[in-house]
Order: sequence, then C-alpha cells, then structure tokens
Amino acid sequence: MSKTNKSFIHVPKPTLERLKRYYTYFLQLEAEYISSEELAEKFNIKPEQVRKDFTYVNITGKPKVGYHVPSLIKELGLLFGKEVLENIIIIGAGNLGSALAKYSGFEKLGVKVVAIFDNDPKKIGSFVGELAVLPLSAIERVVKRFKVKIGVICVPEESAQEAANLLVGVGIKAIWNFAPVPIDVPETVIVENQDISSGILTIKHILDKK
Amino acid sequence: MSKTNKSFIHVPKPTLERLKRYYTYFLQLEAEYISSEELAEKFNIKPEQVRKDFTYVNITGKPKVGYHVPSLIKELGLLFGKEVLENIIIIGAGNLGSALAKYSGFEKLGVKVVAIFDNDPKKIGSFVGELAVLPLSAIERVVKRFKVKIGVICVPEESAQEAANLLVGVGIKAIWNFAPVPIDVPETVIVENQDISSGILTIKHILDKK
DNA sequence: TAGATTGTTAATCGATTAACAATC
DNA sequence: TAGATTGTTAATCGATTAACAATC
Repeated sequence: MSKTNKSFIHVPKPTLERLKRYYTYFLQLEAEYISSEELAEKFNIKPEQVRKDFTYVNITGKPKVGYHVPSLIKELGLLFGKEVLENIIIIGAGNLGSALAKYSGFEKLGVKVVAIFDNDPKKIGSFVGELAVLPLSAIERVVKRFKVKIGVICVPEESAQEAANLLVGVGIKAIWNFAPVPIDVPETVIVENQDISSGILTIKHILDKK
Repeated sequence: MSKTNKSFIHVPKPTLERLKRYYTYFLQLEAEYISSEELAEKFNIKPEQVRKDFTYVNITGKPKVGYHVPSLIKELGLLFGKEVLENIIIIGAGNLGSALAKYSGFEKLGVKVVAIFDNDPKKIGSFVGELAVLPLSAIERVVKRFKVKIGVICVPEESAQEAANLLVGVGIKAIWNFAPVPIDVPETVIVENQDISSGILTIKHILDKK
C-alpha cells in the first residue's frame, strides 16, 4: 500500500469545507470541463484558492481547458469515502429525522439509512418512507446486524445527551448531532454538530449591520 | 447614537461561528456563571480563545468567578439581532420545510415563520403546524403584508434557482438556502447556504483515515 | 493578602493571495 | 508560436495561542 496516496495527507478544515461544496456541485453539473476561474466565480472565491484546494487531491487540470469534471467527482468521491458504503441509523422520527430518512442525496455520498428509531409508542410501527419506526430497544440488534458506525441524533435538545449515551453504549463510532446542544462523549467517538438553525443568526447579524 | 457600540466592529467569521454556538448553548444553560475554562472544555477549544471571542462583544467577566450567563445571553442576543423580530417565509412544504416551520427554537432567536408555500396543488390548503400551505402566487402579498426580508429555500435542488428568482423578484433581502446547490442572485442579496447533508462527508472522511 | 480567573499584548501558526513559471 | 490556464513558491494576511499583567 503506497504512502504517496494523497488522500492521507492532512487537508485543512476550510479546504475540506470547500471541497465538500465543490463535490455536491459537481454531482449535478453537466459540463465536461470547468476552469478554476468559473468555479471560483460560482462560489465567490479566488481562482488561486480553487487551484490550491485541488493540490490536496490527486487532480491535475489542463492548461487552456480546465479540470475534467468526472475526474474531479471520482477523486473527491475517494476523499469522502464514497466507495465505502456506510449504513447509518437515525434516532428520532420527528420532522427532521423523517426528512433525513427520506433524503435522496445520501446515495451519491455513499450513505444508506438502514433504520429510524423513536421512543413514542404512537410512532413505533408507523412508516417513514420505506422504513418502519423501531423502538429504541432494537438499536443494538440493528447496529450489529448492519455494522452501523454512524448514528444521527434528531431528538429534542433535552433528550440529546440520552440519545448520545445510547449510541455510545452500543459501540457507535461517530455521531452526527442535529440537536442544537453540545453532547458529551468519550473522546474516541467522533462528533459532528449540525445545528440547522444557526445560519439564521448569520443572516440577522448581516442584515442588522447594513 | 454612539459609534463606540462594539457590535459595529468587524467580527471574524470563525469567531462569529463560535459565538453562535455559545449563544444557543447559554439559552438552555441553567448556571448563573461560567468560566472561560468550563466553556472551552465544553466546546473542545482553548480558554484563551473564549476570552478573545468575548472581546468582540460588550462583555466583561469577573476574575475568580467567570462570566455572568444572563449578561452573555443579553449581549449575544444584541449581536444577533434578537431584539429585532424578523418574519420569514419558507418555500417548499416537504419534510424539511415542514420541520423548519414547526421548529420551536426560532422564537429565542428573534425569528418567526409567517407562511409556508408550495406549488403542489395537493399540499396547498393543508396544514403544517398552525400554518396553511399557500400557493406561490401568494408570496408577493405575504412579503408586503408582513415586511418579510428573509426567504428560506426548502425545495429540491432542481427548483432551487427558480425559487431564488421568485424571492429576488418580490424584493427579499436575504435567502437561507437549504438546497445543496449554489444559487445565483444579485450581489445585493445575502445568501446563507445551509447544506444539511454536508456534515456526513466530514464524518466519512475522518472514519476513513482512522 | 493570596489565588484564581480575566483581559490584552506579542509571538506563532496556518490559510489566503500574489506573482510568475510551467505547460498544453 | 502565442495565449490561456494550471501549478507552485513566496509574501501577506488573519486567527490562534502563549505569556503575563490586571483585578476581583
């Protein structure tokens, strides 16, 4: 196994964030080639930055032509582990949990939702898309059976820590936390917080200062 | 009006992001005081950074005691324009749009959802929480009536640009875009992209490199 | 007073941008 | 070949961290 594989070098966080946005953009782009200039304009950044970003993946462009979009998709797919399908489970079958369970874009990202759980007896057994809502007691079995490493927390903030404990208890490796509170987990567990409401504060802040 | 008001000085983007997370955390915190050390531990950062962040708002702590949580909430509320209530509208009454329409945390952030729209005749007239789903033709009227400055895009990615055009057309000032594609708008319009699926790529990337 | 914690300056670190050589 | 665009190095800019004085 060659250690020259570029995907193992450290990618700075801001660069990784941009690469993610390029990636989702490329996935629905029809053009065959794109130049750093075009891409930069689309995202309101400098073309130098685009080229610098691409130095972190095994991508080379052609002078006078630009970058080959299918190659970009392939390399970025490798970077984000598209080729490894991850089964994920969702805790909380409210609106947000249901929205995620039905989200059609996961396939392109190498992710599959295999189960959704709730503790509300009225919800258990009902369907969210093609998935039946399962009781929390079934988590351990599902995690083992589908080799689930990633758990998604979509419960109200007051239950977030409890849900996290449950996930840690069954040996989950990473938590994608949609509750707008930090959760305490052992430091071996990866936590990615995704507070969907936070963007509105940025907007209000900018509107305010205008 | 005093120009010494600190909220008019420039706050670096990373600092603003952290301040948002502190703010949502404080809103549900019961303690009266918190030290930079405690807060730093909660968010896995350095206490120096917490103190530096607070220099961007009118906040002073007490040596040996820490920072007064209600004061933090008050000052951060000012920074994020909590005192100015913004009426917002949601385009798209799918799962995500509905989840946002019912989200109970907006009140604390000085935001109110006044209407939700869809172009699907089957959805128009049905209820999402207390709001009736309205046809797109009603947008202009609602925007004028409720002085709406912020529009939220919760439509599938292929309709995102169309929704953006519609919002720009009725004079919206800022767009909160939940579709995972960049949208083109005049540069006078503020766009905040909130791709809810992007966090999973970070997780996969980290899991992969382990 | 002693000790803990804040507040601020200066040093370091890391990311962005400018400049320009390489290349198709 | 000339021209456009990439790729890379060096300079700049900005954010984080260390150090320590101020203060309750």
